[in-house]
Amino acid sequence: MASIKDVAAEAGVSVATVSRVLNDHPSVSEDARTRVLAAVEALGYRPNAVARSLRTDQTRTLGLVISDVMNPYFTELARSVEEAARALGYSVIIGNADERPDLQDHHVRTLLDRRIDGLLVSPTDGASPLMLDAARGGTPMVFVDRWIPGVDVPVVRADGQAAVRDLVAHLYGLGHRRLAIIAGPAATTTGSERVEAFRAALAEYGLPLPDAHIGQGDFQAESGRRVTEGFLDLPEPPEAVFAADNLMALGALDAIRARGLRVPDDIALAAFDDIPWFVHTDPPITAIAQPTGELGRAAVRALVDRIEGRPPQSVTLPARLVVRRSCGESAPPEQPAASEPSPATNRSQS
Amino acid sequence: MASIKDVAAEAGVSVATVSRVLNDHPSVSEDARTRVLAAVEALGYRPNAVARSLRTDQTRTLGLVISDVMNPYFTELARSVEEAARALGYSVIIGNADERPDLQDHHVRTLLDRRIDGLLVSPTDGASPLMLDAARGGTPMVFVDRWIPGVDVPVVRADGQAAVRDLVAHLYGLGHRRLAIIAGPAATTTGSERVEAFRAALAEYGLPLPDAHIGQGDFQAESGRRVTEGFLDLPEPPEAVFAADNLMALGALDAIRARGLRVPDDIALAAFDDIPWFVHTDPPITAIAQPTGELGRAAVRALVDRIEGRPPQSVTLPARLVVRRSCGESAPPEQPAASEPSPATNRSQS
DNA sequence: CACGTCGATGTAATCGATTCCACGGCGTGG
DNA sequence: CCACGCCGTGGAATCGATTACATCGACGTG
Repeated sequence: MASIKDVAAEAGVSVATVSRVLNDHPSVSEDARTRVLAAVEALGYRPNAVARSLRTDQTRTLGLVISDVMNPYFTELARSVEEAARALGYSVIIGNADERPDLQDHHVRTLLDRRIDGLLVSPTDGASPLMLDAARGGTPMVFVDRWIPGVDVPVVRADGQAAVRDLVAHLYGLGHRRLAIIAGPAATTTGSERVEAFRAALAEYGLPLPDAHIGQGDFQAESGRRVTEGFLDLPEPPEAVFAADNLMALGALDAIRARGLRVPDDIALAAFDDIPWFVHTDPPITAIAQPTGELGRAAVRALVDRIEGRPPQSVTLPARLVVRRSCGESAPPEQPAASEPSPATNRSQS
Repeated sequence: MASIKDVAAEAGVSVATVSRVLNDHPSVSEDARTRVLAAVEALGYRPNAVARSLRTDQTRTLGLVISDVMNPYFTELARSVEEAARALGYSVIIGNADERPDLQDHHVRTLLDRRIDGLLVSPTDGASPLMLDAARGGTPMVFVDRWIPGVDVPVVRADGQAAVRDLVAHLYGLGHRRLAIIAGPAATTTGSERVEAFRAALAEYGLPLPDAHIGQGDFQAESGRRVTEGFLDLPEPPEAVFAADNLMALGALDAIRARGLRVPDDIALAAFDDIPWFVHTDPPITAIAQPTGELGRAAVRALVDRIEGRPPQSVTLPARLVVRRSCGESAPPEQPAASEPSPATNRSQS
């Protein structure tokens, strides 16, 4: 592959001049510029990003470590992150942690070794020593979706508190009183927050949340199935199940079907994270939708701000309830319910 | 960040010795080795992958350019590719082309600039000049899923011919005679192959495939909706619709529902590419499943073979029909139909 | 005892870019 | 007319590693 030296030789100038042309430095004669450009064209020359990075100490690359690529929520997040980064001239390298702390560490380490300019993380688990080092160690970093408490890193996330309250109101309105939740890992912020929001909302309605109605899942479909089976084995099974992510909702649906029960007639089901497929399940699933695209963009913005020396901002965007049919047929809606996804442009910053 | 020089100073040896320890070169004294290792530990030193790549001319990185990350089929492919690559000590950088040739070129160029060791591509469209250059230009390359005819690059893919024949037999057995297909872009191999396989299978049953029953889609949900609406507007709409990928099937389902029609009572639906969600749609969708994980692994194997100087092999794996309920209730099965996913271990190489 | 061999180590070249600095030529103002 | 400054340019240092080659001491052998 042609190097800058070959171009210099071909154009009859020094490598310094070639470099200047390539980085359009002002002081190059028009004549030299055209000769260099011609040589570049003739040789099909492309600058070696590796060499350039070594010299300039920047790779124009962002790392994104997410908990599970197969989860449509994260896929969409990854996509919007890449899009936003590309618009700013950055590439993105995605690391899939598969909800495994060891894999997460592997990817963080690999990305750091590659000297990425900044790191976007949705931590799978509590803080690993490596992650703490990275956070302190100068690598620009931003948490997205999930975060690690006590670490001084900006966070870009959605707040589901209000939406969870709306959901509980919705369930209550439909007559459901025994509500249960399939929680995510307590070590993740999203895992514990959603339970807390649910508990708080139930309290507002004077409803109990017995321990038997809190199932411990791990954000994967299989755990949703397992937990739901436990719920159904209860002497008095819950009337409604709220899954803390979309995959566990899927597992729950499996378990319910396997018993020959029907949603919502026999049991209601709702999920955190809305995804395109929820429209097509039987029945369509009521869910809490995060403004995923906006989250990705905000995260990139914050990270690039840090990288380029501007003060980064934590951002919290509201999630919202999308009512479908999995909790029961809403009686003739008294007020215009938020049935159709109106884009959530609302945004709060902290 | 600490460099090899710092380590050398700390350990009281030269950089050469440090490098030798790090790459466990035999001729290093036990004493030097322990001192270096201690220094590495003390400084938290990690070798700079950028510098290493520049010198060794290898990045231990594979590029993967896929047509659409949001398509669960490709997400799964990407995941299995990353897994297989990691097992062999390679990282993967994913580029999402979003079915746009310009974006595809952008990613190929970026990856090439980064001097990745090899490139896995599922080409969105016909051959761009850039792609041809890359294929000829020495960068090890393997096509996966889709390929570009006439380019001398190994191909790893699934053959759906037999499965499509099974599908047509299934539909025929259920009494469907007017069959239609939502095709993918003719410029992609998967787009045209699936239509041809379908046409051939219909011919075996003496069934026609009028032009009006071939809708032109683009592998995105929206096109599936549009094409299906066209089918339904026909004076004599088809009795069964076969979507050439999972997203278009989703769009088709939308369109059918929007007319107040029901699957499979009013119209049958089947799809190429099986995905977890198809179990949960209303009704569960009959689909042709590719051995995605195996494809990813085979692709990485082939690419790494090329990179490391072994002769790479093209691989073709069979797809298989997974019958669910979207084409109609199968009458009491005369012969044991392939209803339960038995892992396809069968593999043919060329 | 001298010499060849081998193992451990250091010096320095190298990868492909960027960039500081020096230099020559030319225009301009005093 | 001289000096100063600026512009365009090239030489060379530099980034952080790897590795060919040189060196040096110890040891074995004839």
